[in-house]
Amino acid sequence: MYVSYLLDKETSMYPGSARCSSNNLPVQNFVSTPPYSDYMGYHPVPTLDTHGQPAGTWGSPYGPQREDWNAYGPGPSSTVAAAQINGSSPGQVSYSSADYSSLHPAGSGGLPPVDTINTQQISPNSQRHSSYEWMRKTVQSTSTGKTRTREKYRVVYTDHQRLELEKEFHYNRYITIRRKSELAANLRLSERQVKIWFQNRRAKERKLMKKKMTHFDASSTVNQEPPARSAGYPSCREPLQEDAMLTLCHKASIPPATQQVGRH
DNA sequence: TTGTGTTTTACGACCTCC
DNA sequence: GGAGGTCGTAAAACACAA
Repeated sequence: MYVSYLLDKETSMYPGSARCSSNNLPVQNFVSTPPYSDYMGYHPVPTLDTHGQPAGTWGSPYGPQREDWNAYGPGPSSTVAAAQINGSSPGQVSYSSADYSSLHPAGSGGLPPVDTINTQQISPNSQRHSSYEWMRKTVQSTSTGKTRTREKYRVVYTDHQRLELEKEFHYNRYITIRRKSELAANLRLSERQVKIWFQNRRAKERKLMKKKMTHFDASSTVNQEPPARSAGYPSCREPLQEDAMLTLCHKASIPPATQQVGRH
């Protein structure tokens, strides 16, 4: 039910654009599409469901992941500038963010240059906008004087990233440190991004539940019981319903063999 | 096309726990 | 003190009606 939330939305959420193309492709195709296949052996699907296993990605070639956003510093970063020079889209910039480069320090791991990555990176927005003024200026917060640089504001996660995050969320609403690290590595996100995504996702869930309860209160009758928690969303540690996961994987064209076995 | 409402990332403030 | 939680919010991205 709720498990298929994202997927239910997807057809309406991503009409046209680059997003749909990935939806129609087997995940393997998606992930093996360059540059992913060249990214230090990044194979999201096979490695994503490593729950309950020793963390295969521990000590991975990703190296220590920087949790801060050091490259937020004022002024355009070299990656953004390169993206602009190369004419790549803002969505592509999302993967050349400070965070991405933090995972892949220049010259390490034999990675291709970021700017070449950008030109091929699958991105939700890769075909949408021709100019981004916000990329050219640092966003100034009016009241505090704090700044938000163009790199921080804001990437749009790909369908695949969101799907995998949703899958994890629907299994566990609170991610473990290990899983966070694995997901971050597999999805090319920072652990901070994964953490914040989960925070936002829980907030969203609470918001929806509140809305649901409000609606229930408005329409409640004498004999009606409030919607059971299980009727809405899985509890914090409640495993994802198997059929729901099957639906999710089916829609994402993930082979059953890669589906959930157990975790944590 | 444009105006508007909603959703999605990302942050800061503050709190709790270890 | 640091990590991670909620809460509130900013602003980009997006959907959609007019």
